[in-house]
Amino acid sequence: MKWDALEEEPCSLARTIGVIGDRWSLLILRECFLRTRRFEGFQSALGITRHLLAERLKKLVRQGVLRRIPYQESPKRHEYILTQKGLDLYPVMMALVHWGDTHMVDERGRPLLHEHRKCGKTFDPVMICSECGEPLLAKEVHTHPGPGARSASAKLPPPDKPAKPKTRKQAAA
Amino acid sequence: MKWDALEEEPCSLARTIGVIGDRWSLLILRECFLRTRRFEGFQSALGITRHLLAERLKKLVRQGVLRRIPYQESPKRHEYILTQKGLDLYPVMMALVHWGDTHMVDERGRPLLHEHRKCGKTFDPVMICSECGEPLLAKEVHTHPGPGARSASAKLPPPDKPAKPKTRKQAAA
DNA sequence: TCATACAGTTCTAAAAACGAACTGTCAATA
DNA sequence: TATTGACAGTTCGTTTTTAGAACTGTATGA
Repeated sequence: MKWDALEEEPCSLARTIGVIGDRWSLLILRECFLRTRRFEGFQSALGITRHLLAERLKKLVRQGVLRRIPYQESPKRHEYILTQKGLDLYPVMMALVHWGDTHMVDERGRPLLHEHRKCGKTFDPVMICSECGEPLLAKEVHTHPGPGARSASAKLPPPDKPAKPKTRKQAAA
Repeated sequence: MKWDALEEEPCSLARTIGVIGDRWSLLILRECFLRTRRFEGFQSALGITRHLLAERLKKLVRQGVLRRIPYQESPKRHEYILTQKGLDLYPVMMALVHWGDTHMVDERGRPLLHEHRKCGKTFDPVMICSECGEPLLAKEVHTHPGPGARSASAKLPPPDKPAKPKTRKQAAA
């Protein structure tokens, strides 16, 4: 698996990782969702080196996650805003935040709370099935190769049956 | 922002990235959800170097995402299985896969389809509000500092209001 | 004229990842 | 008995990325 060819993998997870799966991209995107739009804003919020920041922004623009829009002539200045493709990463961000809220909080509790304007309540994100509306559990999901499948690999089914202990007599324990 | 102190950031997203935000961890976890449990299995499925694989597995065990369980004595052999903390990453995986399915497919379509056993249908994951059940949109979510907040940073609100063009007269365009 | 804001680029050093070979235990095979 | 292979790593030299700091260039306001 090569990093410059991750997008050609017949796996949507690998392809997504090819776009946002490096050390900085998700943090840059966090800042985007926080309404940061300019180079200096990202740099000072994250402490990323200017060199890397320039590289990552270029990559995210190239991938269509951000759009680079001029906001001033002479000197030419641009700002980076989320495209729809970028906005569609919101569930990814929320899933990551929710996992951190669940498993990585210290004794003081969550760094922040989310309020849903529609209902006015503090909520957690829940992932459901688009067809029946039930919450998704790994064990209840089964996968089949789709039209874009390339081989027997590239699936993400749930973990259920234990690995068979091989033909070794010591396989007890 | 330093990589060895990401877990101390007052941001659940940063903390989560500190655990799974490197080049390989999510791919290793994909294999875990695919029921791969052993060193050689990960190695051959991913093409990761053995050195890095050993490192990453150790880290994931240390973080409580995987558990290392002996399956054979002499020579001692272990397998790596998802803990509940690891299983809880399922929504993260599904969110990433769904984004890839939406934005990174080629003309042949999705590499794989997901079937929900409960309802028997091919589905997409949808993220909803735990309180009112409505699908979550970035624009409808507002954040407040929680008890674990450390400063004015560390939030993940929706992008809505445009950046103000600063006090520069050329700010047209 | 000088300091400052902004958005980068360039350079070197340090850290991480890659690739290939090597270690050690045991089982099955010749 | 010697040999081979499975398995789960470790070691080591090379290449790639990242970090850190300084530098470039336009333009503004003092």
